[in-house]
Amino acid sequence: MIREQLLQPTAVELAAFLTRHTRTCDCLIQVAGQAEVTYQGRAASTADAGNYLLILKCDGSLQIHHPKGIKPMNWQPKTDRITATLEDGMCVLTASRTSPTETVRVLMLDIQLAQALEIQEEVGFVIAGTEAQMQATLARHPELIEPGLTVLDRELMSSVGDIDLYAKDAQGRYVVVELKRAKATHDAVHQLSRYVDAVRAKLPKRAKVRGILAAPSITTPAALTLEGLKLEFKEIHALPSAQETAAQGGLF
Amino acid sequence: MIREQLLQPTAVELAAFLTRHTRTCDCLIQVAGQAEVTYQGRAASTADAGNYLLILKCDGSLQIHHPKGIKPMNWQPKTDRITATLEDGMCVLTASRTSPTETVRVLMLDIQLAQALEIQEEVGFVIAGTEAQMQATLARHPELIEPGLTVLDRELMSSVGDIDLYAKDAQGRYVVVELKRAKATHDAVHQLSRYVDAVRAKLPKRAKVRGILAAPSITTPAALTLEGLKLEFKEIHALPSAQETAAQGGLF
DNA sequence: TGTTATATGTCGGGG
DNA sequence: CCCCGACGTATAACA
Repeated sequence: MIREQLLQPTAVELAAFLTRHTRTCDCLIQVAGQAEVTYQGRAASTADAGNYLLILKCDGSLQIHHPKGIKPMNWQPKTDRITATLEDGMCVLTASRTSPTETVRVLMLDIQLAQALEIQEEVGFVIAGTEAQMQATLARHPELIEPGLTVLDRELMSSVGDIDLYAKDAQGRYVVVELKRAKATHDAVHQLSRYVDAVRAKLPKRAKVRGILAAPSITTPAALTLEGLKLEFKEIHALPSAQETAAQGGLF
Repeated sequence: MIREQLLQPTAVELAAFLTRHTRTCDCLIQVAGQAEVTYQGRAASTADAGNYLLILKCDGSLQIHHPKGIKPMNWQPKTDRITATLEDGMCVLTASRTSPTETVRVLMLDIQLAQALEIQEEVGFVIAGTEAQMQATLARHPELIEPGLTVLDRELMSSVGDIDLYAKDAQGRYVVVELKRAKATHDAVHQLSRYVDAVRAKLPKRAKVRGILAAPSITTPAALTLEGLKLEFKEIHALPSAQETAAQGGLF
């Protein structure tokens, strides 16, 4: 699994290593050591010389990690062109892409480690509790939102965006449902509000349109705004707990 | 910089290595090899046995990378508790946190490499082109938005959210400015719209209130909605290009 | 701690 | 390619 490992490579060795592997592009490459990083594109940044960990994946994505946090200090998603060159006797890695136009430049000052790992195969990964699954479940079992509800459409395109669920209630009123897999905020309320407005505008004037925000919970300010707009909230969880599943007769 | 490195460690060696380093917590730890990963928390996921790269940072954050993309396949930001244990003769890494309650569990099947790197010091990092900087620049030079504009407030709190810039134009009309560092979408238009409404509601009825969306560009549908709402768009870039800076007399 | 807003967000889907 | 919205978004600021 370790294809190649260099300890304290010289600039020339490192450049050769990087060029070789970025060409074949069949390994995950890592470089650790002192470097200086600049970025120019959607924004512009510079990082002082320090110890960083670089990761260069097969798909051409680059990330440079500092000691804290999930997010890399600098990065570049799926780069068009990655080149390793020698400048003034030092190895420089440049990762550029167009659309948007941006470049990350890494000046390798004192590299301790460079390695190529065989991490290629994509492997099965499944996730439960996404909004898409919530939507599928509710489309099959709209009674979880409210008895008597009939789903007319999913992902209905309106002029202002896609409506998660479009339905009719027991009394024939149209219902716009906005789903959130996590706690609903102000944002979700306004999203729902503008969908409801769009639907009302399209329907005959006397048609009644309800708006329901379905989420596991809602922030207090958002709940107040929701109330003010005469919209409704319905508690729905993305991941049913064991007891909920039992109570619902195993609908999920 | 390489504090310690193990090649093809046994489960016992690996568990000891992880326990030792997670306790001292002064290194960035990497583990590469075949593993199985499950997550349970805000959602639930499982990843089949495959080759992955684990990174465990000093701050207790964990990320597990697959061969593609910037984002890790699984992760855990700033974990409360990380433990390495032996289960049925295999090393298992568990990273849990509360708030939200979630756990990542890594079953180490066939580990090729474990290493501890000294990447500790935080180092200088500066970035240009953030929205905050945009706001500061425009607050000092409101004429970049429009001649005769006077800024009354920054980050003004309204009932529906914070208004980026609140100003008065040459004719004494109030102006609500919404900033976006990147292309403005529908969302920004509606945000601006509801800010303008909130301001209008607070002012005497005959007071004129304008709304300006300041961004480097805007999507076509958003521009149409904006026009329909009688709101305005002003092209403002987060990162002034060299020529723009010259044209503006070096205001930035 | 809860809520809000930003991000070089990233990523995937649909027209 | 543009547009849109979800994401286990992460992360910092602020009440």
